[in-house]
Amino acid sequence: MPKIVDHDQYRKELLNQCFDLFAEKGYASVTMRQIASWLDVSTGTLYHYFPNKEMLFAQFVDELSQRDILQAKTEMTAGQTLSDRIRIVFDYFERNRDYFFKQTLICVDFHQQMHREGIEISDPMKQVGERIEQSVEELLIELLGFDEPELVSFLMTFIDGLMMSDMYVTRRVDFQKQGELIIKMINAYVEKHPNSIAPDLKSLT
Amino acid sequence: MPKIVDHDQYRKELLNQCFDLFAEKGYASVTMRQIASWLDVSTGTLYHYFPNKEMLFAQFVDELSQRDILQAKTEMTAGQTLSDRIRIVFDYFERNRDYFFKQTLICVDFHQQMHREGIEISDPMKQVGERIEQSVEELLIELLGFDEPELVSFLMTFIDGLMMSDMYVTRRVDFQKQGELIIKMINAYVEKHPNSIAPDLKSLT
Amino acid sequence: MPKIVDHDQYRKELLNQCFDLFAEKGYASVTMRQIASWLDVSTGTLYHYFPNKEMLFAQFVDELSQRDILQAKTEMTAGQTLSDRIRIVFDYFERNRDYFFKQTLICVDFHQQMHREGIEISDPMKQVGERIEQSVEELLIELLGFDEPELVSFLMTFIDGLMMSDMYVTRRVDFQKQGELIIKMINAYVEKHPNSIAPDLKSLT
Amino acid sequence: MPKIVDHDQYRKELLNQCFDLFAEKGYASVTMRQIASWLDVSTGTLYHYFPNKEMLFAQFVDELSQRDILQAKTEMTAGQTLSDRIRIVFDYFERNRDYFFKQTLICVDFHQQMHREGIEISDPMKQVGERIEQSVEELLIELLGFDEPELVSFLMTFIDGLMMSDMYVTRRVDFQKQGELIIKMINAYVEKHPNSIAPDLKSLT
DNA sequence: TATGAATGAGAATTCATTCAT
DNA sequence: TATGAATGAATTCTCATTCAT
Repeated sequence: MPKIVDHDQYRKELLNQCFDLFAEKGYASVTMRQIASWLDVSTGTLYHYFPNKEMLFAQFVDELSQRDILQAKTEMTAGQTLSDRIRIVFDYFERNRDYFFKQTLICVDFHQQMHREGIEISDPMKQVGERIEQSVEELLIELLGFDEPELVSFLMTFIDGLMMSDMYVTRRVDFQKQGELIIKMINAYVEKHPNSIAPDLKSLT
Repeated sequence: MPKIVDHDQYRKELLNQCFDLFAEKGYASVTMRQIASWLDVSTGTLYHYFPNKEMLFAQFVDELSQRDILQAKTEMTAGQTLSDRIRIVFDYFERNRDYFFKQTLICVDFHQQMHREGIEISDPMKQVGERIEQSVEELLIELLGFDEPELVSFLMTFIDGLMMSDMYVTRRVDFQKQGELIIKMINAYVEKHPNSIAPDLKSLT
Repeated sequence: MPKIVDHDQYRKELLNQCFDLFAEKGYASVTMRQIASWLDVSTGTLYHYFPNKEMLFAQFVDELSQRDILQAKTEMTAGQTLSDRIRIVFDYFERNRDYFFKQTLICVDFHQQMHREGIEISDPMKQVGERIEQSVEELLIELLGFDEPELVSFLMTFIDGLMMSDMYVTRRVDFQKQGELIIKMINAYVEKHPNSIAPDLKSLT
Repeated sequence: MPKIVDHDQYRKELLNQCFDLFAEKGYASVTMRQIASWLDVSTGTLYHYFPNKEMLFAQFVDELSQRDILQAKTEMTAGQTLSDRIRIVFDYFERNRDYFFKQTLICVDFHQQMHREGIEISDPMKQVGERIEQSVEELLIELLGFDEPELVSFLMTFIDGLMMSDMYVTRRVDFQKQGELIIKMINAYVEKHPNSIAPDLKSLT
């Protein structure tokens, strides 16, 4: 085992490897021993890098969200028209469909963990949660290039729905088709209601 | 404590009371003792009605889904126009927003439980999962009164997204407004693309 | 289920049916529920006839030993010569080989139960144990027709060994052959040491 | 508590200390807590060394049998004449009378554990059982110095009977006297039936 | 820094026993 | 007399965490 000089660097590497494990089993069902064995280290080492299981998970989610935002920013570049922009967003989620489904499971887990009764949510955890929410929204707005709250909310909600869709085994949502449908719907909507639309949005269509 | 006459009836009563507990803590984090104490019975009694924790949860989800379908069928009656019908659906979810959010958390938990590696999913559990998927879709089609797959998929996905929306603390999705927006979007879309629409849908607009 | 009028009669019938169950699982490993279900009665009924598990077992062993002695007395009749007599005894154990093996397992269990530390052996249980020991010895002496302690002890010990022999899967002791061997050995011994033999034994050879 | 260096070594040490506990209470009646406290370790430590109670017991019996064979081989040395050899064997069992009685109780327990219905006997357990049987027989043949099956079977069965004898409280078998009796019997038998005896046996008398 | 042995509180589950019907 | 629902202490086993090396 190569000695990692940079403590913090190694900590993050460990966290990054936890993704599939947490996604598949869920926080509460994974034991520290399983994590350690998955990472090919001893439990002692785990406790050397993380004070306890809860903080490990919190740091994991934190790290995860930071990476995600960064990744999304670099991979998605704004398109010219509204259609392009929506298409880019849907493409991105389609390409990383598996990843985002797992990420959703993790988020739900994190949410439950944070809200389980009788336990005071530690400030760091709360902040993690809020930071994620904020930055995802900001990113979407930036990508779409307009700030029409209703419409942004609509798209975000729909994307949340998409990320959940792989929970259903018998159904299979086609991200591409859904994207095209939504593009058509929004275009038709914008055409029909030109006055209820913000200027920045109108300029895109 | 009165002696219970109908074993199966009492079993279901117990299951029905578990909803909030499972929603708030999650399957893995709830202990059998907590469940027992929440239900005001002894752990022994719990094991008198359920062979183990896993089956208790499976039966709980099963019972839950059956009740949900039934409830939805009785509460939602089809409206005249498409707008009415969509409005009815969104109203229903808005009214039971809290309930459905919790239900979503439970479903995610169930999904993870069913897919945790190394464990063969018992047939009963699989069936429960599939039954839920099927009936929700059927119900929606029935309510909307048309079977345009893309559009049904769109609405289901969006509703899934809505049910997730309460996970975000800082945002607050307004179901009503989103419903009205979607109605307008669909109407605009149907008007603009009359030829790509199934007859049963067209007759509704 | 026919109502058994005679409480005590029914109690004994229940006990008699327990033989295989106790032999196979052992006292400590059998649960009251298993006993009840084996007997096709409810646990409640079990507790109607026996104050607790321990007493059920004690009564079972008691009943067992009484039946055994009775059975042995009726089935074995003294032969003419010593050879005949030994042959009769070995025949009897051979015929009921399976039964006596199980009975031995039960006796060992009973012994351990009685001697487990920290528990005062109840007088009834002690008496049961002693009664068995006494009567088996008396029976053997009666059957053999002589009271040469060393030789009786030798035969009893050997029979104990025979009863244990089915514990070994790979070996297979042939009771008949062993009987004939012992007959020859005793005869040779008696011939060679005529003076060290009690008169009643000598008269049999 | 010092950190244990040799995992396997310590495991065996733990097993060796279990003898009296298992002998006195029996497998099913001993709890893991009792074992742990008897060994002065925590239950957690117990489960660190053994996967479960059943395997602990299987490993215990395995270890026990290995030690026994080894011990017997070093303590018993073959004598000159047949009488000597038999005497040595009886002496050995007399000296360790207590030990072998307990060992017998354990073997019965093990047998019952292995044959309790509905449970597939794990291969390791089966092997343990067979190994014991084999090696005891081999040892005896080696010690006696002849391989006359009937006679070996006779002696083994008798020894089994001796080991059971301490189960009887009121009786008291004298190993020495029984040994002398058997020596005389065998000698008389060999003298009288010189032709039915294997050469290797004859050469010993 | 890394290990894994050790801990003991707590989890799931079992079981003798009681008791209302 | 017979039932089986109900109990809760006890059992097997797990797991986050600590700590000597």
